Amino acid sequence: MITLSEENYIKAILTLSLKSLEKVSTNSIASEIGTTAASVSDMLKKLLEKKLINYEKYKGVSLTNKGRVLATTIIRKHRLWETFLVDCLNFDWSEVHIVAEQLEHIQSEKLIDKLDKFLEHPEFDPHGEPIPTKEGIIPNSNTVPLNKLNTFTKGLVMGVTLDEKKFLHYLTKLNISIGTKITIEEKIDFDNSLNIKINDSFHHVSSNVAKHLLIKIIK
Amino acid sequence: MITLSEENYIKAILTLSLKSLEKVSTNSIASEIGTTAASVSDMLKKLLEKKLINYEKYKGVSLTNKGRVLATTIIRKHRLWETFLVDCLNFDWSEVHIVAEQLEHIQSEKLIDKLDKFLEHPEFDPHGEPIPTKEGIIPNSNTVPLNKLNTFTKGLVMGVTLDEKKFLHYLTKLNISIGTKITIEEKIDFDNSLNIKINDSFHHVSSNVAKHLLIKIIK
DNA sequence: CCACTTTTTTAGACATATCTAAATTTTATT
DNA sequence: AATAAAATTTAGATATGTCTAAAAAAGTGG
Repeated sequence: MITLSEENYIKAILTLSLKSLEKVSTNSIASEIGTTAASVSDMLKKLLEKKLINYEKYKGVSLTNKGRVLATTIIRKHRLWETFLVDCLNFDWSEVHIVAEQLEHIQSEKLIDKLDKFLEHPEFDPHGEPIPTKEGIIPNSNTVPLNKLNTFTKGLVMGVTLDEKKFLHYLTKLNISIGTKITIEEKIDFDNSLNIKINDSFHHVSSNVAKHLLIKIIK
Repeated sequence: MITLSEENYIKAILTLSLKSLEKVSTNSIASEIGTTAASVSDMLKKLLEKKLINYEKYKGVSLTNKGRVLATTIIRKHRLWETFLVDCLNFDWSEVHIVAEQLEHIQSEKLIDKLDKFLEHPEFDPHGEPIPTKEGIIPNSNTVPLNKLNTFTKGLVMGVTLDEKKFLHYLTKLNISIGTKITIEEKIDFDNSLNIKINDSFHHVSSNVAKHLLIKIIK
């Protein structure tokens, strides 16, 4: 049996693994989960025991295939539930995260298969993130973070990589949602902030906002 | 904060309270939940602390108003989720219980309000049981268990009071579902079993089956 | 009303998951 | 290479929820 807590750790390790090619550190897991390094160390032993991770003391962590499949399944569940909450129950995209964090732990393969079918096999969740397949593959969405774009490049917002209420509210205020057209007008070297055009009106955004917006370049 | 375990105890206490007017005993809770009397004793102290129950050592348990509202909320959630699983996801009524037992613990009032609306405010769950209101009232379904009916009385199956896979499968085999018409043909004194007519075909059922079928009498 | 049975509670353990503080290992710096 | 700094692990505590076995209270029948 895999506990709720173990699932959260495995999910965090996958999230961190996708951000870089290096092994995941104890501290990074602690800050991702919001706990202490000591607790992480304890848990890593259990996850090793269950063959969900590769782990050597002081040497960092990676997921085994078993762990990777489990983690993508949890992300699949999370994103399918978010889709259900927004598309069927008319939740706002900024409020679904906390509820989906609970729903992603419901244990029933049949439930997820049937939910997927009910939603007509969606490819992307309400934040534009791809929904992993039943087989554990995370489709590549072929996008670039806004802060990596060159001046005068145009693109469409395809997704966000931060699922936080304040952030999503701010985007709504800026009139940014999935599909919004954005042009880079100016890059400010000093703090890496950007002047951008959103649907013909001009705005200034920080680099911290830009790096969490996934853009598909258009000509 | 109320834990998952506490919710299960509170729910069990309501279920038992509805079966008789007496205070609920430690042993009955233990057998309802599938644990030991010792564990129940431990938990009762915590529930008392949280003012969810009235409890005096060796004297049995009843719910406070706070506890009763919590318990009916959980049952409301359970029955709404069962309705969703059967009506939207095409689950069989015999398999929804285990999944709903998990879903009933999801914490979000908004979620339940929206689910209720999405399902168009259903009054009964797939087993024919009434869905408690948001205010914590369990509507009376105005039915009688089959074993209390007199010979030659006719009625419609309005619900079942046992949510167990084997039982529900047996009912399906007998062609009994919500709305099925049943006539009492003969009551056998020896073991309180019954000969009944189900949609024009004759069957024999034990008293144990009969007592879990809720019937609305028709002329 | 007294012994016997049943029910309930307490005592003492154990497993999970967390924490702080201390110890250890790795890494970076001079 | 030695030492300082940072990262990681271990040790020891705490809280929850469970268990078995033993003690205590309540109920029951002669």
